Amino acid sequence: MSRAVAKIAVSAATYWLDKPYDYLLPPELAEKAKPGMRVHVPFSRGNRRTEGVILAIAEHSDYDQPLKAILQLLDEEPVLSEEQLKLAFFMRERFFCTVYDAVRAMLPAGLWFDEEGRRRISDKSIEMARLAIEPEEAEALRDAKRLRSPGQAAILEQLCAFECLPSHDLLLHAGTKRQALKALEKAGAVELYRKEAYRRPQIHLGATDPLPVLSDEQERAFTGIDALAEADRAGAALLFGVTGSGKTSVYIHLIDRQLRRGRAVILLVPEIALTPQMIQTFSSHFGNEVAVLHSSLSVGERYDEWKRVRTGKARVVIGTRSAVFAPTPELGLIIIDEEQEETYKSENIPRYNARDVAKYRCAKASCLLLLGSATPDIVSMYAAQTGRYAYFELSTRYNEHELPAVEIVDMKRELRRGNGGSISERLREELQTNIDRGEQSILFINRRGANRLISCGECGYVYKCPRCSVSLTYHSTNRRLRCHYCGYSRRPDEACPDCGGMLKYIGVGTQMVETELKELFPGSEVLRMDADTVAPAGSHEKLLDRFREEKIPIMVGTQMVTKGLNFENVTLVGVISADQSLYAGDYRAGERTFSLITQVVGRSGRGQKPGRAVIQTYTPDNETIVQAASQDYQAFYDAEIGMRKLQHTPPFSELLSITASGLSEEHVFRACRRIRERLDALLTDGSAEVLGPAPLAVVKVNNRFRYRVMIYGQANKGLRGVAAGVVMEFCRDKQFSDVAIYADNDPND
DNA sequence: AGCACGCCGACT
DNA sequence: GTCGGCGTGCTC
Repeated sequence: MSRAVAKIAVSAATYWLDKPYDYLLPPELAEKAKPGMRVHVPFSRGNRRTEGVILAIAEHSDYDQPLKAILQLLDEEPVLSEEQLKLAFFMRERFFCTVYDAVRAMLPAGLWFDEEGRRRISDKSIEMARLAIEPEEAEALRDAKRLRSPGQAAILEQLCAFECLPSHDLLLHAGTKRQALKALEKAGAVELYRKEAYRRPQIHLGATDPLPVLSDEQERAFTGIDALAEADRAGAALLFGVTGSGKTSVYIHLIDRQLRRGRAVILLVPEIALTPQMIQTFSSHFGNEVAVLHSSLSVGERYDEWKRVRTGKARVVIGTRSAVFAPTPELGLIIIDEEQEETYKSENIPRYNARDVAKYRCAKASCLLLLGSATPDIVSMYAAQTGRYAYFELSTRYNEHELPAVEIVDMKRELRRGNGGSISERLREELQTNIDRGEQSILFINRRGANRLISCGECGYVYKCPRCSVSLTYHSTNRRLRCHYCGYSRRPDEACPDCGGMLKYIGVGTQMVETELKELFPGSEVLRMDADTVAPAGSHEKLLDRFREEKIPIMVGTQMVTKGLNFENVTLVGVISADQSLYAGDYRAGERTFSLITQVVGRSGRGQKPGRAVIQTYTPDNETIVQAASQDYQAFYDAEIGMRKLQHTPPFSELLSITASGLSEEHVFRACRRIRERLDALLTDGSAEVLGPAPLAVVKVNNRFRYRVMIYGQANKGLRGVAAGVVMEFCRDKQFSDVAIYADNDPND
């Protein structure tokens, strides 16, 4: 029989048995079934009901066993296009996941099914009303009805003015009841119909703002980038713009151009909660063309935004990592803002990098990928310098303001002078100056390694997580110790459980700095912004609004105070300790530190008044810190690229990792050694270098030990194929059944 | 990864 | 008898 077989990617298949499976298409489904629709199929010996997606429909199967049949179609129409299915295959090859893992990442949560196969989120629709007769007729009818039924007259009045309205709003405006509307419908004067309603997170009302005026420099960047964007050719460009140089204005003009060409634009941002001001700006220019996609939307909201994008109703998509999958009908441009951020790489399955997905999509759609940053990824800058990416620069700060005057404070000397606190004398003076002048200050605390610990003053005992190889951190909000990796929490003892000595608090945390500040500046309010204080929904914005409106003198916070904030009255920024991120061990540590410090310093002096910054460190001579203090990206890049070349790290090689985990450290280590042996045996031409096994920075999480083998080489199809082959071979080997492994492309940790 | 099948020992 | 332990093999 023709067209009787469907090729299906099955969700129950693990990485090593993932391939298209052939299923019979029952005659009653043969007409309806199309690639991109999801199905239920029986899988494996027990025929357990499994979700799958149709990849293709074929005349016959090459499988020589009897085929099973599809049980049910789950979609009325395809939820994935042919291009998206191709993208899923690309992701399997690039990120070592199954096709279905990739599919899962592409679809919004609202499209998923519960166990009974019912859709969780129903398509919400609202009732609309419009005239079923000519407007002149309606006016006549309105005048005729004025006395006998004022309600109906009022409805007609509204409809003559507005053509169509949601019936709810209509009745509200007309000040009448539903029966009046029903009577008009019955009389054939009004038509009631249903229209899909979208649960929008925020709806833009009113007129849109005119486009921002560009400076000469911005204009040059815009013209250059736009020429590439209009060329209908795949390519990438890097926009290097110092903090406050107005990259956003350039984005706005580029987006406007694409909209005029009938194209959609995806703008990726590292963390949406941290960029409310940016979203606001885009909404004010593009109104309801803007769709916002990110994880803190409700399932319904996300689904609705996804649909608005899919139907072409919203053509400006702003969102975090997963927004790179936005189903835009006519893609014209993808912009990745702050492209060096690590959040673009997913740490969960599928372990994809949004930058790679964006590159792929742009290549397929023949459009431009624009990477924007004040501190570009070394790899991107290298691509720009070697001509693979087009390059544009914005070197003038907005309103021609000077960069903040930056001062490095040596905390070792501070300690010698008897100041054991976390605020140096210099920073204290500057804070005092700002308080006196009525200007505001932001203090940044590096969260990495800067947590508050409890330790015994006598024997040095520290609380460790029983399941992970990390110390527990103290949270004063609930007075408990907590593990940041597995969530384990406990109450601290009265005295050291080991020797009975006195327990004391060590380490710098936002809470401790807050306390210290309150002692130093009695009477001045201090606002704290960290994971604890922004936990309730919307509190992030509320805190920022308070900071702005009540002109609270000092704000202390973690990472989240470094990004996107734009406060005119902030003229001082302090980095409590610049050191922690330098010693993280991976090849990106320097880059991370430079980027972080540059971003924090950039928060200062964004208004009329000049800004200052104070950077506290125990290593004041560290090259990276000095370069960041002088905001000298070029110097940093030159030093870093030299080091990368020596160390054969990206961009001079790419890296793949194979990570093993299990309850027995011994087995995990042996498994890794075995993997290393297999790789060594397969990679004999010297094009790649294998290192390890090495434990991860945190070797034990949730009682599972983690070790890793690294492969440095050109991460092309060949090398990835070897890694994939080794993983699959290992999974089939029952000798290591208690060890789980996965491959990863350029892991973050 | 699941899950069924099958072979073996122990128990109301 | 027959319940359930886990080793083995398969997934259109």
